[in-house]
Amino acid sequence: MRLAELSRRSGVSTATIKYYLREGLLPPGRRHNATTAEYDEEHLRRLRLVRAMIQVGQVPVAKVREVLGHVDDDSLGRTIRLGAALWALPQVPEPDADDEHVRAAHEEVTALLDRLGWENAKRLTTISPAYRSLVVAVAAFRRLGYRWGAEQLAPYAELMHRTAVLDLDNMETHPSEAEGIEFAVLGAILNEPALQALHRLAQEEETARRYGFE
Amino acid sequence: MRLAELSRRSGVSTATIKYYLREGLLPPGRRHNATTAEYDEEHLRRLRLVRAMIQVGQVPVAKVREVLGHVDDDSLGRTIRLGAALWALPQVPEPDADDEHVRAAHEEVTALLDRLGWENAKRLTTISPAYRSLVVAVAAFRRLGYRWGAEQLAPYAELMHRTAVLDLDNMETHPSEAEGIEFAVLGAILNEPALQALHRLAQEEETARRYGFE
DNA sequence: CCTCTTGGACAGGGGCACTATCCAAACATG
DNA sequence: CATGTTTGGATAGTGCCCCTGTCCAAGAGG
Repeated sequence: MRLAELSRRSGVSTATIKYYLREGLLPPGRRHNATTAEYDEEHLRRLRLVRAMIQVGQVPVAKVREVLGHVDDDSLGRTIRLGAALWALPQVPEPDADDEHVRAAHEEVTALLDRLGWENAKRLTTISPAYRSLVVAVAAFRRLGYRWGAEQLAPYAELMHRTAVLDLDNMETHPSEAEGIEFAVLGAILNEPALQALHRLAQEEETARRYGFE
Repeated sequence: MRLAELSRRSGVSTATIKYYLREGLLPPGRRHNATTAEYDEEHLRRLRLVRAMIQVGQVPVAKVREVLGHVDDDSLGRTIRLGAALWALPQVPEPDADDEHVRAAHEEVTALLDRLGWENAKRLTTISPAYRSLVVAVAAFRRLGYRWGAEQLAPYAELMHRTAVLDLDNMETHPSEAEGIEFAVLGAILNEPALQALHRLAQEEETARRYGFE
């Protein structure tokens, strides 16, 4: 299949596909000569994955490239590859360590991990982007004068842990390594918006149950 | 307090504060004369809220203005105000109704709502942005060839419903109307990143429990 | 009195995700 | 075989967003 057909079957304009090729999100096609290159089903699949990451997952192009690099890196084991791919993602701006709210948030979050017995996560506090994101969010709450710490977060964390168990159970139903990794990355990137949407829908449902539509 | 002090106490540059004033995210100060305006604690609070929305919540400036407009609209009741504020948020591009995957996703999601007995949410399917987001995410999964529908989503939805119950319980502990609304908006905007971070931390914890760090 | 600060206006910058244009080399078609 | 179309590649430009820098004259402060 040539560029035009790849464009037609994916619904992505040729200009955008060229842009992705340039940016290295898509491997180049098999070149025949100066003006012809051949693409296959794998390109189509990759293109759809890229689109899903960018449009549904709102992942910036540079991050997509990074994540795909890890997904494709055959030299790593499954767990590492997955971790590397996922850690390339979120990137909240580094919190200001001098800020008192940030310090307080650090304490709250480590207290939370202790309380939950998340021993493994505790070992990652210095490097995990997720930990950092959590600290930033808690600090923002505190800055606005709301108490929002271990006590309030613990029940949420409990529910999120069950969600994670579901995630991994689902992942284990995809035996092939490459597909498993891709599915896991998709899980992180597409399932999170889906979860968020479910959360908001549930809020709407519960609000209506409690207060009606008014 | 004048501009410089507002800047110092919030950590936001005067240039940026001027920008927010121009954009209507911050009400103007009480003018004394051509070169002096007075700001108060309410401005500081609002400024911190705006920053939290933009930096932690990644909400675009235009949306912040819209959301704040609803938060400040005294003519609406609490539930409506909250709904209006939250619905101003998400920004998933409208799915292509002609796409077969989108149609299938619609069916899956309504099947899910039936299965869960979310009668109120079902009445909102045509207008709720959350519903739309969910459809888009499910469609993206299907486009990539993964079965991801009512059956897989139901246990997640169950957990998200419990999360929503926590949210509303928390909100009810904030009796004042204005504060309650603000807290709810914050809940949607800051708590979602926090939840997402907890989710990822939980994934890391659970992955390590199952497979170790390797 | 003289310097500094203030609020307001407006231009500019940098990042991002495309998008439009141009080109010469191949196809494709009558 | 002539002629119009399509191809991949390169490059410049667009539109949006979130600021940031500079200038200004009126007023505050010591």
